[in-house]
Amino acid sequence: MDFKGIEEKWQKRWEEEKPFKAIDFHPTKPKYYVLYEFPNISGNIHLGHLKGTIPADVLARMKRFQGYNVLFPIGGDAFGMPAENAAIKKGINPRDFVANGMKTIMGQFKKLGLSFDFDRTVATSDPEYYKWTQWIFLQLFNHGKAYKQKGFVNFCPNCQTVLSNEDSQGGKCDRCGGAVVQEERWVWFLKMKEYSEKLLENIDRIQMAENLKEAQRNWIGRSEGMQVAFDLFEDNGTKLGQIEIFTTCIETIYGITFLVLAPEIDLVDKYKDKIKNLDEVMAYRKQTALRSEFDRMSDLKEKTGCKLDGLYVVNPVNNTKVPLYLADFVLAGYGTGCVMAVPSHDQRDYDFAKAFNIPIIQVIEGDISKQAVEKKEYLAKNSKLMNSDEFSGMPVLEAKKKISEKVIAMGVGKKQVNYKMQDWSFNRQRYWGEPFPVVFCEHCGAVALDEKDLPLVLPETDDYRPNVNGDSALSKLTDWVNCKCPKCGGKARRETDIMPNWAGSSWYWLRYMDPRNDKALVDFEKAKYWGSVDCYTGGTEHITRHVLYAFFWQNFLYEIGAVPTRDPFVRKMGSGLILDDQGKKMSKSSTNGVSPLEVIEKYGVDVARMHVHFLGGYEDNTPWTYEGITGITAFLDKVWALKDIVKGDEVSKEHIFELNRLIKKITEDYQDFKLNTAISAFMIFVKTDLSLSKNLDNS
RNA sequence: GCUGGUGUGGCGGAAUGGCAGACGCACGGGACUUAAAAUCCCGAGGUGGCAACACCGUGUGGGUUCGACUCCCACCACCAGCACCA
Repeated sequence: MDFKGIEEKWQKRWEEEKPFKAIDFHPTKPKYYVLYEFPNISGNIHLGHLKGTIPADVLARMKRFQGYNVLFPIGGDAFGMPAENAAIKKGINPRDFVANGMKTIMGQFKKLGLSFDFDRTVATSDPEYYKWTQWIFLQLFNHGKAYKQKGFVNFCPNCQTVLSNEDSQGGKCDRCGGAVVQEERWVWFLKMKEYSEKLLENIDRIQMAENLKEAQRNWIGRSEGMQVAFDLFEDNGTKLGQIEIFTTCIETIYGITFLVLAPEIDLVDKYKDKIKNLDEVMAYRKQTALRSEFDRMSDLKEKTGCKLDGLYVVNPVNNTKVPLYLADFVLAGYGTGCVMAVPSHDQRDYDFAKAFNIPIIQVIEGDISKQAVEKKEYLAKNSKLMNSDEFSGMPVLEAKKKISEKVIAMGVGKKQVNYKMQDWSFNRQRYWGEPFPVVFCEHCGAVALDEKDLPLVLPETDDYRPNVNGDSALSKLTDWVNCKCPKCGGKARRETDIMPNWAGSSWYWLRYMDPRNDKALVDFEKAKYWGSVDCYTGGTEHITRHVLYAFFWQNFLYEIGAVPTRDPFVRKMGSGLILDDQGKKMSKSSTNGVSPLEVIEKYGVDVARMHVHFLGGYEDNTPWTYEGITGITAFLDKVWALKDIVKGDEVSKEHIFELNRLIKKITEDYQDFKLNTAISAFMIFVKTDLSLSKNLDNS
């Protein structure tokens, strides 16, 4: 079979006739929106794209046959490290790098026979696109959802940039894999935490694999408990104020023997003159700030800390004096940054109490001689309380409720929900990204640019390296940095950091609905017509972060009336990986790294497309192998041969029956992304069809 | 440690309460060929048997059911995500 001739013929026709063009406001056909996660513009396509794009393409093609007006767009995630690294290492202008990269990748996607509507292509680094990324930031700023604050943040010394929690999971830089340290810097934050409940609702509504949903819920980390205020005293008995703690185990409140505060807590600064061992305290603070998150994690069992001499609090339920400690196992960013320590029923507190010789009071039955009896155990057994005044002898489930009521009635506690997720740290000290549309004026402070001044174009330079002090390359361009305040006309400086790579990808599905609009990020009526993405496909690598950011921005845009829907996606499919012969993710550095282009060259694109998906299900990781590819080739040869065997007037009832059986099967399988069983159904059909045709010949 | 998932021939994998192993690869036998490749036909989970057939068989152990890869309980292994979150 002359697959090259066939591919050329059809790809040329698709180029000329544009049969995959999506029509805005189609008068008769219902809409269907299929989205493939746009590729990062770096080099060539890889097998992951072959695995990821094909089922989306198959679905888009089927929906067109079923009479839908299908939007199946593509673009490029073009800001970020690959272009910037090429600029720094090879002196290539990032604009040229991206322009070439877009051309290459789109050309290769065409070779894959993908039925994208290439007329709607966008790249996040085009000013016509990032004008609207900046516009969204402007809205966030003007609605009080963006703020700049000095704080301890994740910093990668290697990449010279601040990282969000999402980008530094496990204490490692998501970009370079190096250790991340805590550094105090000015950081832009987006108020994502505020959206926790809404994001949880988005997660409930979307159709997505359970493990992915669970990963997102864990990331948000909702936790119900109580916030309790403790009166704070100096050693001589003078009341100084209050300290609030957050706990999910109010039932253990009679077992408190100390309080632990995060080392960064501002209380230390406030009562400096009351703390007797200030030198020791400050030294401990310094020590923990220097330790990277990775170090903190590597010695989980080793508890370090430092007593705050000169201060104490009083337990409101039994009026006992409770000492205060600083320890780095308490995180400043979660809850109130202070915890009540009950060593008898929390293993961390237990370890800390042993290390610092603090007494342990047991308040729930069980054996605490070797380790704490934790909540999982005592709740399961509904053990009885002890040493807890009027609650002693009460089963813990009941006591939890009664003690909550008491604390609330005393006016020292309230119910509280906390989230692990923090606000999104939103600036990077790099060059190749969206400039912030904000200036800092000597009189007016942070001032947003006017909408009409967008886009704020990223200035040209040939020096892409960060500044020596860790500021971005933009900070070196003084002509650009120094400007006038749009409010008062006085002297002002531009923000020299850029937005993270995630910015451009947090709203791009909206732009495809109306990619050339220069009046709005998307026309409201068009957004209404295309609605939510019906099926969104792509890798699982960054899925937790990407989808949560997407939910956040779409919620915000919905609330300010910019888009008509709260949910960006109806359904999200996460593609599995193609593994190499070691069972590891296949990458360019793998010894046997295979390019889809060489498979296409040798076997033809249809064989390549089918083979990858005959290997296994869409969401499964599948090891790559050339073994079995001959079966697909042989099958397609048989299909090709059918054109000379089966003629129109030779179709029997049996043929029709088999055909309908096939259509039913593949319609279901395509919806479910089960291309392996769909291909198998085709094979069975062709085999049956051939033998039916032979019977016709014989009769 | 926590959460979610997975576990089926030599291999990739089908089957979600009803004949386990569809489909494909690799393998064995045959046809065509001087020969090979390609193609076509046949075979094939394991054990025993010339054979009909019998027994065993979906990570391990138990249970529910007329019937379990499938549902329930416990355990083991692997994969992924999170991880001192109070």
